Amino acid sequence: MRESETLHTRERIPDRGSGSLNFQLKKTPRNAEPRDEDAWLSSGQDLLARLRADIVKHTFAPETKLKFSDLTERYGLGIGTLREALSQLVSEGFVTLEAGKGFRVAPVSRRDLAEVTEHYIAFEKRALAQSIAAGDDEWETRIVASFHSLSIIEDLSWAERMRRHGDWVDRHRRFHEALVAACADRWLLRLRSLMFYQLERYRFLSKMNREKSPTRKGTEHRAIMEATVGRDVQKATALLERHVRETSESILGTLA
Amino acid sequence: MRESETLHTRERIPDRGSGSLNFQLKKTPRNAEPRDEDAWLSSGQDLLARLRADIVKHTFAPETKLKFSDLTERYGLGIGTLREALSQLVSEGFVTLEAGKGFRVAPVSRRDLAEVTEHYIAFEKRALAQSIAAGDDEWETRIVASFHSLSIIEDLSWAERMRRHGDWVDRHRRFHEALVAACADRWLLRLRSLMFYQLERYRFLSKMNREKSPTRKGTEHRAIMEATVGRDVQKATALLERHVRETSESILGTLA
DNA sequence: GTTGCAATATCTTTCGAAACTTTTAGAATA
DNA sequence: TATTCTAAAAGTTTCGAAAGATATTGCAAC
Repeated sequence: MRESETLHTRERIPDRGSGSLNFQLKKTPRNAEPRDEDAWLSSGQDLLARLRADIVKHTFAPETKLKFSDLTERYGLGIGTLREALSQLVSEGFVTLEAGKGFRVAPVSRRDLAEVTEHYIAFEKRALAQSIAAGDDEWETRIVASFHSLSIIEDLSWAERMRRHGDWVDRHRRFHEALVAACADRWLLRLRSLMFYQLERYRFLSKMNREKSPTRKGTEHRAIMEATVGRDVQKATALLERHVRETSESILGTLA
Repeated sequence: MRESETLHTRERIPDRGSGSLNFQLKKTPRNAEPRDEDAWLSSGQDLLARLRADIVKHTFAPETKLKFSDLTERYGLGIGTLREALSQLVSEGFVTLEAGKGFRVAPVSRRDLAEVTEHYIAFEKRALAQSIAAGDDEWETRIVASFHSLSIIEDLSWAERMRRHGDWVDRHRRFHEALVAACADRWLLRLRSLMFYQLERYRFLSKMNREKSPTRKGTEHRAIMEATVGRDVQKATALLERHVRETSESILGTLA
């Protein structure tokens, strides 16, 4: 018998204080029903989400070199798995790859923000219009629910809001997703989603540089919500456009 | 000295008759100038292109299971490298991934084609308009050149054209790329490119099912080219839209 | 000093095998 | 025959190490 005992034992580091301790759950515990549409994937799949979140949140600043030695330590996963996730982020535009030089966080720029903003507005307006035309009761209900969930945070004091900013980001995304959820155009939703995540990165950038906070956002979201469930396409899309464009313009100021 | 000689020799299978025999070129031979913008990447990067081409060309039919045992044999590359490329194709929408079940070629459908077509038309029209507004002499020249290169094939007899269909595909893509090359919106070009490749897959589908060939395509390309270099935005975009939409509609027929 | 070259160190890329899952096949039971 | 359980087979996912590049350092020559 060989004495190379620990050759490939595949043991996970118990945790790293990263918050989500979902390691060994593969998918569904073999009995639970197929879980609608979610299809929880392998550990490599939630790595993708974690990496993207860390780039969006500026845990890794733009143009930062993403070294495997650092990443394997941070996420407790192997090189191959890391490469796989980074490759997808290249396709999504969050990461760049240069031959033999490795991966870097994609740069940010005023021009890039301007482009992303306009595309996002165009996509979301169309998706919202289609959604309003096709949405049923369930769609309406989900919008009201996600708005309420979001407003709970937006009604808090500034300090509290900052503390729960991670929650705000999630609920903000869910609210906007709920608005367009009844749109039947799968590619439109996909493209919208792509631009949404790109914008989210810029939103974080502004959150970091902005001490003051005008916070008309809560009111704006309510107005969009009301126009949408009121099936007023013109008003809803116009409000949405102004909402997004004004946000981006305020970010443009901080990018200078 | 150990006698485990062939433990990891990384030897490539000389070829496989796949046409492009670019194996050992890493990048630039260490002296040649940095080669503008191309940035020739690792073997994993042209694998991505090869895989995408094989899906577009229906070498792998829609919904085909992509088994690693087959793929490693076909491309002569390791599992990790394959996974990396497939991951990117998931982001591009060419491949689907299900937990523990592996990769499959993404399905096709009339609905998907309709969506892709409309998005592609919208992107290319805008990119073309911007391109016409900003294009310089070099841009014009490249359009004329790529059109001529394309027309050489389109003027051939049907049998000849079928034989050189691979060339046609490349030249057709280059022609359309040349048209929009002067557009400054990087994201617009990126999104356009995404949709172009998706459409290309459907174009192959029709080429396979269509024995007859109306072949008004050559004339249409010439008209688009002339309107574009003539800086007639209205005419060029209108012709382009009709060109793309009619093609897609004829494909819709074969999809039944 | 600084320029050029070689040696070293650091990092990236690729690979195949081990661990793990799903599917298939077969046997046992009703 | 149909159904359920078990075992083997087939396939996927993850990992670390070897091979290959790039960046850094050290040293000499000018």
